[in-house]
Amino acid sequence: MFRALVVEDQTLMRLALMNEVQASFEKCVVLGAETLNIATVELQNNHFDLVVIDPGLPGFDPTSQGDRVAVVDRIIEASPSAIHIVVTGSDNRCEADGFRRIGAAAYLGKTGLAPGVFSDVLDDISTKGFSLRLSRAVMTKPDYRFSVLTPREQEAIDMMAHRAPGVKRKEIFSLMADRLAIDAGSAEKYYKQARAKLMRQGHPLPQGL
Amino acid sequence: MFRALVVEDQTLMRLALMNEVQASFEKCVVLGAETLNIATVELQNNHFDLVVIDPGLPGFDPTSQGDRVAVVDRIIEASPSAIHIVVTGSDNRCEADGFRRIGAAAYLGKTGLAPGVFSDVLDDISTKGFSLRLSRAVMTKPDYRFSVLTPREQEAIDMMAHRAPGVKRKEIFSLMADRLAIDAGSAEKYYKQARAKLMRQGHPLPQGL
DNA sequence: AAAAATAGGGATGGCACCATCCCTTTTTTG
DNA sequence: CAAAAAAGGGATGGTGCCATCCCTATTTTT
Repeated sequence: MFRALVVEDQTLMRLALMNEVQASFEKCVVLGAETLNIATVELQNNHFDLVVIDPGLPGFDPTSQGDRVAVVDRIIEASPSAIHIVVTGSDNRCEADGFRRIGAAAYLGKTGLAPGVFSDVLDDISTKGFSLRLSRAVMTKPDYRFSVLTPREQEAIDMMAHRAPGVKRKEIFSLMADRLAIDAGSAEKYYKQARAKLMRQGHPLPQGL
Repeated sequence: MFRALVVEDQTLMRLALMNEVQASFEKCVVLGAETLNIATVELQNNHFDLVVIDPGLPGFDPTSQGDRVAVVDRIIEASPSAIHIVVTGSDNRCEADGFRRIGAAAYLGKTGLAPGVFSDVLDDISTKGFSLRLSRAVMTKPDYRFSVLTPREQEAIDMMAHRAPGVKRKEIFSLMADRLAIDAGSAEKYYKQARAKLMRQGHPLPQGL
């Protein structure tokens, strides 16, 4: 059974990261720790295959490079056999090198760390040994979220809204089919159903229909 | 139709906040913006009832108090009729006062901002006019997340694991029944089912069974 | 004009989860 | 001891979502 630990003080972020880890492993147990103390206790009593760490924890100075390194170093030494992934909001290449030197397998900026990226990061680690993803804002349009839509329908609208100019809808349906491992016809159906729902309720549709 | 906008650069946090907003309103549309530019465009073209803002956006100095205030101020002026909620990782009472003065209805630290808190914040706003929730680490035990459990079962395990010493399980079942608006017997059933699943797979159970 | 893409539906079975009610045995508590 | 709490399980119907296959107009492209 795959075991992972997420050390992050921001609750919503911690839960989101735990979700990402769960989504990357078929069957697993994921523990979430708000503080280094809680994490330390768990690391002493249990074995972990993966540890995700945000170095900006309560009780430490987030601007002090020494504090940040100390947190990660302490965790790595407490779980030498695990894969260690550092996640931070204030990321830079210099710090990434530092963490890599002390044994981290990945360094991720929180901006741009989207659902699904985690799996790619794990791929990077197993093929190249290290994964670096620095923050950068790339969105040009907002995300839309409609409470009337089912997850599948929402996804269909999302992908269609981000369609590059000139790309045919059919291509999006194929892409969606690939990503969700479903039939392209089904993807088309979800999109049409979603669109119909929004129209029926008089919603202003996102650009690109 | 209730319309909300979440301005936050960290993708997972933005999506989580959008979820929280959705959970607080029966039927709604929630937009997510990664940058102030995207947000500004939307604020110009649409009306919003609620705007959630993280002042630490790309392109601005997160340590500059002036930059942080400028971001929030610009958004408030662009949507004077909306409710404005400021969410930040580096929160302090002083900044909270500052944002309150320029018209924010709530100031929330990311640490301790858990699922469900958002609804309480909205209650605070409508009753007291302002809601202040500063960050503080309160967990003493880690959270457990098992991929084999359904959401309901996971919830049951969660609540039982955080049971205060001396509290009877029956009381937890009642509490769970209240929170999920279900029967106490059903809550008990979920807990037992979850427990059985974990035992069957040989999982080390969290403290408190 | 022919072909492809798009819009707009209807009907289907499967399945996971929700929620409830029922039952027995063992352990703990007053 | 008696009563309550807890452990452990079986059976049930409902519901929403997933996924598929089918159909017909209309529009756009080639």
